Amino acid sequence: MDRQQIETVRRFNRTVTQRIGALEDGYLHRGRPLGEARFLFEIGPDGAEVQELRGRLNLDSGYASRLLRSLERQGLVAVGRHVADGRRRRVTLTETGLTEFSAYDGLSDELAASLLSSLGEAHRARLVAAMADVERLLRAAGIMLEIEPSDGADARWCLEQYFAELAARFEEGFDTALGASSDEVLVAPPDGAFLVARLDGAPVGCGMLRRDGEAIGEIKRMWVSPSVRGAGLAGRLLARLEAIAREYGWTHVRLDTNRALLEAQAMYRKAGYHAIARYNANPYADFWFEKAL
Amino acid sequence: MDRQQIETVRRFNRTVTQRIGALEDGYLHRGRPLGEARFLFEIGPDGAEVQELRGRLNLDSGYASRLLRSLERQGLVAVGRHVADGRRRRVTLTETGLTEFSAYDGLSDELAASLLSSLGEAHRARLVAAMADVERLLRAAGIMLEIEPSDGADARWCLEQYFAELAARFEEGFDTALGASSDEVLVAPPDGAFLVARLDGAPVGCGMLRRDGEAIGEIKRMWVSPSVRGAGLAGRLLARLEAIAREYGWTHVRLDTNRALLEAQAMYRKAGYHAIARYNANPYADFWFEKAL
DNA sequence: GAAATTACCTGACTAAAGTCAGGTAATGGA
DNA sequence: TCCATTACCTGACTTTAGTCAGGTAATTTC
Repeated sequence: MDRQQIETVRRFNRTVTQRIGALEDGYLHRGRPLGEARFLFEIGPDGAEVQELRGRLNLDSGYASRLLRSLERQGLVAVGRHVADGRRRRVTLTETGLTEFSAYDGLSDELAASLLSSLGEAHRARLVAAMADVERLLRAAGIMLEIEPSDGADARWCLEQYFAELAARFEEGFDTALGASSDEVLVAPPDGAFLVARLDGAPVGCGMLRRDGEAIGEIKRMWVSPSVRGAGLAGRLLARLEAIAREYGWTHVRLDTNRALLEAQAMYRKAGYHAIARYNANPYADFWFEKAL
Repeated sequence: MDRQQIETVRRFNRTVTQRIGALEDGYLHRGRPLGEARFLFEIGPDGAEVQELRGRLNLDSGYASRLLRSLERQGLVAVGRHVADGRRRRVTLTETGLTEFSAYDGLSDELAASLLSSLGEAHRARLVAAMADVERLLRAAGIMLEIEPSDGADARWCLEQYFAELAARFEEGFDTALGASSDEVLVAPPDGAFLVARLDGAPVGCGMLRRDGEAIGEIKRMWVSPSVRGAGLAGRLLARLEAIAREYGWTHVRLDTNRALLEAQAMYRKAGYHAIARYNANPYADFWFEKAL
């Protein structure tokens, strides 16, 4: 990695933690210890499960319990049973707790506004745009790809999203029975692989490779969640699937796509794919691409 | 302020503190309490004065002293007298301390690299560029402008930088005796004002307004430190000086500039100034501008 | 040259953050 | 049905962070 890039990132880290940290110290306490304040804020107006909060804030179970007890004593939260599982507990904010939450919410707004306040309009817009970029790409950088069974819960969830999107975008609609033949449902090494992309544990994309001839692979089911689009995840999935095909010793990968998926076509071309003749009977395919590995 | 902008800033704060914070926790401890680690890192290979460290890390003097003692016990730092002032103390890293510092330095690099590692080259470059933007503009947003005596230490320091830069940039060089007539040395309300721009207490720019006729002000000595250029500070200084002139009830402001200062000319035009005829005898002036308030 | 100020130090605190071992009740798999 | 696991709780800690009141020696101010 470039030395200059690393310097920039380090300067960024330094400046940002300094500036934002200083402001947060000034603002977000409201006389309460930081731990309690964060816990309260994290519960949010919709409530949350203790387990979830512990995970999000990375707390020891004893510590979390104590924080909860303290907030309860202050009359800010109410703890109830989980509907389905009697061991788990659901925390919700009381009336008072909601008021406190709103106060924190307002302070967060003020904090954000104060960061921008001294800049002129043009520079403010630039800062906000750059922040949006950083945020999006930083999230993207946290996405991990992993090979998983294609019938796992998250894999199936991704496929559902994928098919729903096809149905919405194809002019002709999309019928799973026609477009997703059952012989593809289970792919596994060494005849293919199903990749799931996760951000903080939650699936945000997928892609699949399956053998389609002696030394040829087919790439299918490439899907990227709208929440992380525009940050290169599709490219990463594609590159990883190609790498896997290469490991298997395959010489080519090919894929088909629908005319409605314009960005996808552009991406395939950019990744070195070229158009070939129809090689399958997929009724939804309008274009066919291939790449030598 | 725009609701959307505030949302973006809040999302940015959240994502950044989460991602970077999580990584820093993982990395930057080396088994040591965070306070000690930060203190050690802040001392740096060149050493530092205790006072300075206390200021930078915002520590209570007792606390700082204790941290210092602890690092000393661990054989990481040596504390010596200040050359000129026997009350102050200078801290330097020992051999061992330097090794530790390098370890932290290396970890910081790794941390930065790990942020980028999973992105492709193009997106990585975009992230780094956006980070540089955020960093620059966030620093700029922390700059405060204040009216100060034009013979104060920081004001004089700024002017020195300003004159040195003129000398370097003017084709014909710059002679303070010719270019900076002594009658301008002291400006104060209600006949003018000297603005100093500070970032974290350190001066990074200046600008001056002085009466030059019944209801006319002249703007002079606009200087912005190279460390904060490109973030709109000059525009802010100019706008503030105009606002002051308006408060005084003046109707016009004017200024002169040298042909070598191209960005300055562009900025004046953008701020609504138009060229007028020569109005003074400044031997270094090539253009004269005016703006009605 | 005395008095005030400054830079740092020490001891005695407190509050907050975090850890650990051992509980109880609910749940789920063999 | 029993036994392991899970989700949470409690009590008894330790560590870290931070504050405060008073010191001492060097320096500055009047």
